[in-house]
Formats: sequence, C-alpha cells, structure tokens
Amino acid sequence: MNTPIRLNTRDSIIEAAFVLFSRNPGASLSELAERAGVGRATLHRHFANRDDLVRTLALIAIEEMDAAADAASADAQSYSDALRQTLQALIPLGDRHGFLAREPLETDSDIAAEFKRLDRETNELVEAAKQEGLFDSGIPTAWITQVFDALLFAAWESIKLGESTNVQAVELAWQTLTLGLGATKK
Amino acid sequence: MNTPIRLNTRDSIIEAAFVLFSRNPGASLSELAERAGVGRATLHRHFANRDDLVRTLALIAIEEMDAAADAASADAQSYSDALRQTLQALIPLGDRHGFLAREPLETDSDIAAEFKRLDRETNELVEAAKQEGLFDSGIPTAWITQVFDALLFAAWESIKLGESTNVQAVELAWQTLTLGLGATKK
DNA sequence: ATCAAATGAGACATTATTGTCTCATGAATA
DNA sequence: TATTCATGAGACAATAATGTCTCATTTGAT
Repeated sequence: MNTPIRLNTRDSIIEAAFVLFSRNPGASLSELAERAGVGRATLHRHFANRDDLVRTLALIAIEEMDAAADAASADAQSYSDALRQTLQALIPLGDRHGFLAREPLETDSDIAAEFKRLDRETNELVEAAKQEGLFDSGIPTAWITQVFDALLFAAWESIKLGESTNVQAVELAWQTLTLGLGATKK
Repeated sequence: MNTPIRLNTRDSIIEAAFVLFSRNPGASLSELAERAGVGRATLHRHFANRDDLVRTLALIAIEEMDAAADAASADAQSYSDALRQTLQALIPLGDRHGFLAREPLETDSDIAAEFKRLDRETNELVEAAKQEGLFDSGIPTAWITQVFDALLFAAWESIKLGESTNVQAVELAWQTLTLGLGATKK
C-alpha cells in the first residue's frame, strides 16, 4: 500500500482537529490527541510538526470544499442552480470553513494561493449567476461572495446550535441571499 | 487621579491588542508590546496576566459595542431605524467584534454572561423591528440576528479590504439584510 | 500461530512564552 | 531645580507546549 500507516488513525486525528481547531486554533496537541482518542506520539508519527499538521489540514479543507462545490455544480441546470447546490454542499463542511477562517494562514504562500483559487472559483460562479439575473447587476460581485461566505457560516452555526435543521438552514440562507441581493427589488 | 499610570500607554496597548488579536488570537505578548510601541515590562504593569488582558479586552469590547448601540438607538424614530443606526455604529467597531468572535472565551462565566446580554439586546431590537414589519414574521428572530452579525462582519471586512467605503458598506449590508429578510417577498 | 507494523505510555530534552525583577532614563510636577 | 513616577531594556526563573525517543503491547495480515 502507499501509506503503511493505518488510515483510520490519521482520519480520526484530522476529523478531531477540524472540530477542535475550528473552535480554538490555539488548542494544544495534547488536547487534540486526547479528543482524537490517540496517543501524542502517534500524532507525531502522522504529522511531524504542528505546522505540518495545520498545513495539511488547510490543504485538505480547501480540497474538500473544492470537490464538494464541483460535485454540486456538476448536475446543475444553471449557474444559479449550481450556486444553490454549492451552498447546500458546503454547509456540512462548516468545520473546514471555520478552520480556514480562524487559523492564521497568511504566512504560508502555498496555502494562500490555494485559498485564493477557491475564492476565485466562488467568485466566478457568483458572477455567472449574476449574469443569469439571480443578483442585481449593480451590486459588486465581491460583496455577494462575501455575503455568501458569511451566510454559509451563519447557517452552519445555526445548525450547530440546534436552531435549525440542515434543510431549514439551507433554505433560510438561500432566501436571505437571493432576496437580499436579488435583481427584483421591491 | 484614580489611575496614576498614563492613560495613553494603556490605550495604545488596548488598541493594538484589538487589531492584533482580532486577526491572530494566539499572538505573543512580545509581538503585542512591539506593535503597541511599548516595552514588555510596561505591558505587564498594566495587565498582570495574559488572562487579565484578554478578560479586560473582552469587557471593553462588549461595553463599547453596547454603548455604541445604545447611543445609536437613542435618537431613532423607530425600532427599524434604531437597528439601522446600530448597524452603522457597530461596523467601525469591527476590531472589537472580531476579537470577541475569535478569542475563545467560553471558559469565563462573567464574560459569557455579558456576551449573552449583548446578544439578547440585539435580539430584542431585531424582534421589535420585526413587529414593525421590517422583517418577515415567519423568519426566526435568531436567524435574523445571526445574519445581522454576519453582515456586520462582512461589512467590516469589505472596508478593511478597501472594497468599499464605510457609507457604501453600511448601505450594502442594510439592503442585504432588509431585502433578504424583508416582509415583502417577491 | 507468526510476524511485521502501528500504537500507547511515558520519559526526556528543547523551545517558546510567560511572568518577575532590577536599574537606568526621561518626563511631568511641585 | 528637585522629586516623583512611568517607562524601556534586559536579565532571569517558571511554565507550558513541542518534538524525540524507547519499549512493551496490540493489531492485522499471512
């Protein structure tokens, strides 16, 4: 096999890390190991440094969000529909989103580039949806994208707090987005 | 005088701390001292612990946001107007908002209580504006409040990135909020 | 059942950060 | 001018987190 080390352990660490670090980026590796149900030594066998870990997590998070967005867009009828499917697909990845938002990653140019690419993709999708008439053409695309991101986060929070179900959160976020920035102003 | 220590130094530290910690909650005190243009020893003269500092900052942030919201609401014509004035008043306090959002403060019950109080005030204002017909009565108040917060953050980011002026950001956020959650659906 | 590989526990050294202290300097005040 | 007080610089100890290592145990595959 390519990686001789058991995948389950690695995945447990990664999953626990997203949960923990998305709430507290400064949490210690001991705490992470504990939450992952893994020894601290094992953690270091999989990730040499804290830097290595954080960097890996960032790339995974970006990759997963990217993949989820692509998959969601694949069978969409329009750019507007693709955007909605993307929203729906990204909300469950709130951990990843939160991790990327909270962890200070500016120093890392590789990651910054990947991050920028992901942002650009969202921007392009938003732009395309805008051209379809989903959004008011007078509203800056950058603002729409920011709101998209902000609503993504709000929806995830809402679900986490038990205020709404996944389906409800998607619906609320979508309504807020499209009515708030929609072409048909009252 | 009450505090024999010069206020300028203390304020420099606090201001630098909001800027720094709102971006990176894990930044070292050395870095903070440097940014504040102050010796590390001086920093410890004003704030015994890191905990003391963070706790103080949190209380200041909450107090300032509270005061700004109250002042903004004071001469408003309606609850809806008060909400808009509040939005406008809170955006410049994005540092404080970001600090409170990023710094892990759950452990501190005092601060958690104050934080909750601030949140409840916003909730009440939103609820009142909802009753005035500003928002669709079918949308949960909790969601509206979350969106309000999210847009506050987005507006601050937008200004920070130089994408829009203060006035433009307020306008965009307000439009997004009221049209997105407004009573008159298309 | 055997063997190789991964793991957990824990000791250990290293490092970064924190917090304390002293002393000399500069600024405000009387 | 003399005095008081805040400050900066830096030495220092204490602490917390990190990273490395060893060894016994467990797990999975053959």
